Amino acid sequence: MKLQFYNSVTSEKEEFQSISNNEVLVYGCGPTVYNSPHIGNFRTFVFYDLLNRVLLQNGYTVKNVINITDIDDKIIDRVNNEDIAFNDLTQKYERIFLDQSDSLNILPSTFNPRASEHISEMIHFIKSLIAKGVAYNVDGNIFFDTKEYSKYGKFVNIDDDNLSREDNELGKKHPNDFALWKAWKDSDGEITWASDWGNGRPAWHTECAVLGTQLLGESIDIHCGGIDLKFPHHENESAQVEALLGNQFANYWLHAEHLIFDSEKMSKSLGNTLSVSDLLKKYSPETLRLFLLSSHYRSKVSFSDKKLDDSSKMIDKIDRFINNFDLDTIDIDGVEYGSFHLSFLDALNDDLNTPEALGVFFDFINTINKNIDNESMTEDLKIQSKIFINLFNSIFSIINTSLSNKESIPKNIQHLASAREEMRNKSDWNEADKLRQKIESLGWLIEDTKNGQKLTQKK
RNA sequence: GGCGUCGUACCCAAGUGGUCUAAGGGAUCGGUUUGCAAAACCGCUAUUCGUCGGUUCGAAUCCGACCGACGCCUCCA
Repeated sequence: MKLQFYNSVTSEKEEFQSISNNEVLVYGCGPTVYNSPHIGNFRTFVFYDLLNRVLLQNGYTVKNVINITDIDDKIIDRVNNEDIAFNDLTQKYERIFLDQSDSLNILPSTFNPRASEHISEMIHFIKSLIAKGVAYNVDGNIFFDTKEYSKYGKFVNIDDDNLSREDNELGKKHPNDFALWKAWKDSDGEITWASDWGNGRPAWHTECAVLGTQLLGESIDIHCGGIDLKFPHHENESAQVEALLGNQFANYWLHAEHLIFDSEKMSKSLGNTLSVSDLLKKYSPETLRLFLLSSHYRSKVSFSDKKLDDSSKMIDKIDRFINNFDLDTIDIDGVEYGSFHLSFLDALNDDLNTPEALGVFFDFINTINKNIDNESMTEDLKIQSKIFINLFNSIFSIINTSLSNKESIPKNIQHLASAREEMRNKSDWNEADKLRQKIESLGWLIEDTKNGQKLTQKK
């Protein structure tokens, strides 16, 4: 199956056509660095990673941006009301974001630009919009004039009369007009930059518009973000770029649905968030990642501990399956994909259908386990298994390869195990069972297989 | 008020006109195997896809109404 994505602009699945033959340009809206990201934020970031990996799997190279929003009301609030410097605050949370991305096996982006380091480009961009006649100045605030841009409303049916906006502070001409530049006010303190219109700072929608066009170009392949950014953020972002440049900014707009907690979306403003760092105390990064990938990115997902436990069990099952093989000794050079592999890839190419792909992988595991069970494993099936394990992991990236470290069983456990083996040989089941209990109480599980005892560490 | 999404087994979750008497995971119960376990394997657990109508030779899938949940229109992944 050819690669296709659900495009939020058309609300339909569309076959993916890249602008250039091999390189795909992708922009994803990144975190606002004023506190720790929560698991809902990372649902979107893991979705970016999934997209990235599927593009790579399809033979593309990817140039991608995940920006760091370090100019924002909440950041300004914290800096002016707490004893912390701007750079210390933003770089602390930027670091946490990058570290957690890394621990969830998210591949690094090509660029992670900070908004604050591209102010002059933003000023230049706004000046161009004013010159073009689609932006206007009201007391040092610059607004985009939505009535001057006929295509405004690509993501929603806009009807000014039905807007429930209570305010039109600051003197905007039309309710939908939005800020490109915000004039300095007392509460901004020292966080301000000089511009042709006086001191102030760029507004959010302009930050992303400029970072995207500067680092990737005037026309990009894919733009993604959380569903809440669809309107107004992405509407406003693309309106600016398209009004100025006259071309389509992004060909595909992909939006990830929300993580739900207690029947509401998980969000910082609702205060119902679960931080990734807290969850990592209880669950492995692989478990979190699999949880996030085990439902489709466009469906709402309720958070629950039960689901994380289920994910953890899935990983155990996959690990046990992989333990059947000595992967290093299987040579897969020049071998082609079989039908299972192709079904797996088809599922992913069909708008990143990870649940279906996961189902194919488990189907495969089941098939191979049957062969192992009735002793009809062949070299060919081993090869297919290794290929699938590699393929699966290149997308899901949840297999902990350091697991099969057979040397790391502690000496005392090994002694207890061999003592148990002795008792079993003597058919002293009572004594053997006591030793098994002892081993378990020390954190190790013991299984009797055809090839003798097998020890695994409890999780 | 306007715009939109969703409702599949005990739980989670794919499928969106015929291969669906509905994938996969978890859970339960029964079986094979095992000294006993564990793992693995086999079998059972939705003739049914929120409800009611309609279109069609044929619908979980399309259309309509209704019920329920949620999102956006304001910062938000």
